[in-house]
Amino acid sequence: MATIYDVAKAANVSPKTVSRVINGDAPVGKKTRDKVEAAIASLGYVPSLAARTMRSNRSGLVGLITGAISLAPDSSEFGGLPDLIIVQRVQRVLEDNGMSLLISDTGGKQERVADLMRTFTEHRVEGMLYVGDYHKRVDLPPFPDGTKLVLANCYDDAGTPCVLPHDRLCQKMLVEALIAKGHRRIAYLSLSNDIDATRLRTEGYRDALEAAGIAFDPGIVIPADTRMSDPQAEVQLLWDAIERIMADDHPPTAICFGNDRIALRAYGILRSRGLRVPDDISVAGFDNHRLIAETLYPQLTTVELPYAAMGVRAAHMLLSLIKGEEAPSEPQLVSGPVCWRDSVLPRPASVTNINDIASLGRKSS
Amino acid sequence: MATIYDVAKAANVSPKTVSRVINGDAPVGKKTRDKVEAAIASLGYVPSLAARTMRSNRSGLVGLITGAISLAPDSSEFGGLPDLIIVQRVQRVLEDNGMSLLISDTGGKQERVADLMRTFTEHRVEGMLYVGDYHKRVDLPPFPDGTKLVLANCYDDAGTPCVLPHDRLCQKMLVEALIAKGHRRIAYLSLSNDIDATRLRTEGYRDALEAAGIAFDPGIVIPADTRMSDPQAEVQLLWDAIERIMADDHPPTAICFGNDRIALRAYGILRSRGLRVPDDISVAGFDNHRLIAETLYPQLTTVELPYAAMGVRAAHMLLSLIKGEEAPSEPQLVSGPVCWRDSVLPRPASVTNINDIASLGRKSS
DNA sequence: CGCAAAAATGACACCGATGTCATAAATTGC
DNA sequence: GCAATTTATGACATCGGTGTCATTTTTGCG
Repeated sequence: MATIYDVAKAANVSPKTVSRVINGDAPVGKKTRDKVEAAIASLGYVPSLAARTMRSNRSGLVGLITGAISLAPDSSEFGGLPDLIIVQRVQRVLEDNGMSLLISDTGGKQERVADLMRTFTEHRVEGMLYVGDYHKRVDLPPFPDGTKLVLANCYDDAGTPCVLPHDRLCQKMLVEALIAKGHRRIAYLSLSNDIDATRLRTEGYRDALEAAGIAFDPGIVIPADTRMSDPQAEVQLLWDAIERIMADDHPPTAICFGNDRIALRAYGILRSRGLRVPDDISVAGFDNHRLIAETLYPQLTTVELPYAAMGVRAAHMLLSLIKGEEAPSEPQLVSGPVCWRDSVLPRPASVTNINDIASLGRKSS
Repeated sequence: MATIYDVAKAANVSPKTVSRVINGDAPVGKKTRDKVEAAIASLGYVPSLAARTMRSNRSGLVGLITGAISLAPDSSEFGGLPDLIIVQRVQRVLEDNGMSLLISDTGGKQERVADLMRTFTEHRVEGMLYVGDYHKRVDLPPFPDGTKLVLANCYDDAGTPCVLPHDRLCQKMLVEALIAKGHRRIAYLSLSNDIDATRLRTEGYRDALEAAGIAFDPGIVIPADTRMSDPQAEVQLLWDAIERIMADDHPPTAICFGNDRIALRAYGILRSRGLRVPDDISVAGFDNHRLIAETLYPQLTTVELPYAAMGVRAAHMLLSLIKGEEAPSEPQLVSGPVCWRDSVLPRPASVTNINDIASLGRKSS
């Protein structure tokens, strides 16, 4: 690979002059510049960032750690994909700012994080990002002061700067939208109770009810997802939950599901029970996982979990840190829009539960 | 950041001795080694790969370019996600071999590839990978001889080493599996006709029919996907295709869909037509996109598009190239297993089309 | 025309590792 | 007990750029 000395020799100038042509730090005479540029082109010279890094102490690198493809190392996995959207966005923003992105994966083994961070340090990255596969608390290994680190989709106890989805607000907006369409009896089949998102989203659900003066009924708020990977058990759990809320004295006219995947599963279950979506029951998801939401028939109304926006925000935060600016000490909450599609039907205010609909249906037929 | 000189001073030895302790090139006296290690630990010294790179001309970096999130730059996108599985696998393999991965995204703009490759060259990557977002031909910008490059999920006319999914074999295995369960009238609602995968998979479909002595009937082989992003139009197209094959004189007992996403959409459509899956009609997908296949109710029988395996294979090929070994001149075809789930029902040999089933149903009731 | 200021260029050291070679210290053999 | 090895350590140059400062050339202007 040609070096700056080769170019200098070919153009009959000093290496420093070549450097000046490349970086434009100081004026270079036109004839000289032409000679140098010709030499660069003919040798196919590309400067070495390693050498530049040594002098300038700026590597132009940022390291990113994900925990993505975690539990099933030997198969194509779906669990961690959303966080890859964050990765993509981070990459895009960094590239626009002239930085390159190194990525590493823990493969689900938290204890590897320290090694990965060390490798990044060897590469003298100017900053690091840690991306959680879902909204959660993480325990990072100790790292030296002055390490520029931003967490995305996760947070820690040490107050490391982080970007989080605004689960509470997202869920609130979604439920508000349902209420605005006339729904007043809205069930919530949530994710597992032991994750942060469930608590936050349930708060959002209650916020929306409260704002509309609707009483909260814990009887129609049920976790319908475990974090086990057994699809059979998941189906059973969801089936039972649906059974329970539909057997209620006042069955809901709409159901919010913990995420689009559960909503997808519910479509099949509801249909097997003879309930049409959205004619008999309205359905909403969470995530705006477009692969599901746009492909389902009918298309799924949901709220966007703002992975892309989080990626952008996290990248910008890190760039600020690198520039030496102060990081916000509070988690940065990012929310996404409600995505209105076809799985929710407006209800007249008089309809308060599914039995009313059924009777309406009988009258009109 | 501490340097090897700082460590040397702290331990009262020469920098070269520190280097020996770190790399174990040459024997170092026990007492000296202890001193050095203590100094390293207390200073938190981490060697600089940039400096090492300069001497050794080995950066320990590999660059990877994807075209992933291509068409919809401002929203969370689903199109390109599968190729991220390839990226993950590549990363894992490289890391196991002591290399770090730089990633870049074209953002769908093919013309940016040249820039990205240049940036990689500046970082003195030891090799590069280009990952296609689906099986397709690509046009790469010219790059210098000796560039170590492997294509994954795509190929070019220049014969650059590449790893491709064995679409033909995968589809053949899937259809063979259906035939083995007694299906003899199998429709194929494929992807768009203008992509390579469709041609190859159709060949696989015909291979399987031929091996079983079943005549190929072009009347039940219909493209049911465009590459437009309008979900409405996609639904319409699929609806029409299903309409057509079910109106056939001999409606199929099973349908293969071009991918799991289309199968997902078809579940809804089939149900709206009063057809139960799998009781009335068997369904198979393609991709083993587990998010869909395992979540659908009933779970979807499909064949795995071996993204993970392709990632592993591509990474190993690149490592061989870097070691100076010769690359295979033929595309490396990788196939995945049939994933048997609940969407296909065995048929007795006497049942040749859906009308027979319906009559059986009447007799037994 | 002559001199100061500006522009253009080069010499040299340095960033932080490691390869080469030399030298000092410890060990072995007779 | 002394030469011959072997082991342990250090001095120095080098990788490919760039910062600093010096030097040469050009330009501007009275």
